[in-house]
Amino acid sequence: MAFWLFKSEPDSWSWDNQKAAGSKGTEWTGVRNYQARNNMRAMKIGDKGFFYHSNEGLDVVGIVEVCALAHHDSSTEDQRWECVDIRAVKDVPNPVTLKDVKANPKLEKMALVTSMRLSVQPVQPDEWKEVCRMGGLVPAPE
DNA sequence: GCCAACGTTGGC
DNA sequence: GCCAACGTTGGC
Repeated sequence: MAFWLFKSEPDSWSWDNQKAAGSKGTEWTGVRNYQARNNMRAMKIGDKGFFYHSNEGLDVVGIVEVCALAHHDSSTEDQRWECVDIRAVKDVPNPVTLKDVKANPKLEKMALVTSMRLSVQPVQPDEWKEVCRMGGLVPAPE
């Protein structure tokens, strides 16, 4: 079981959109970055992730689960790009802001801080627990 | 809206 | 294979 973080601009795809997509989930299309793609290739069914709002909100607002392994991204003809499917699992009761993350010494190595522009990131188990704790999710979902 | 960071492209 | 130009991301 691994943990991840998915960034999305709420203007184009928000947490509400993700929840509305239901338990079938949706393709996480549009990633055009090799590192992010490779992270998706490494995902397994049942892996959990944070849903993060970038540009607006700047906070972790939800928990998602990988429900399909990496496959070709249907939003492009380019065979290089792949994506997984994810579905909403639950809300984070108290959204954890980027500011909160930056202010927490335990999270200073988090990719959200160190690799600001990476849109699909790995999350370490201890970071997962800490962000869940801050968000009011105790115990942390696994 | 600005701009820094950084990934990608393309000429050489 | 280098590196300048360019485009995009994303915090502020």
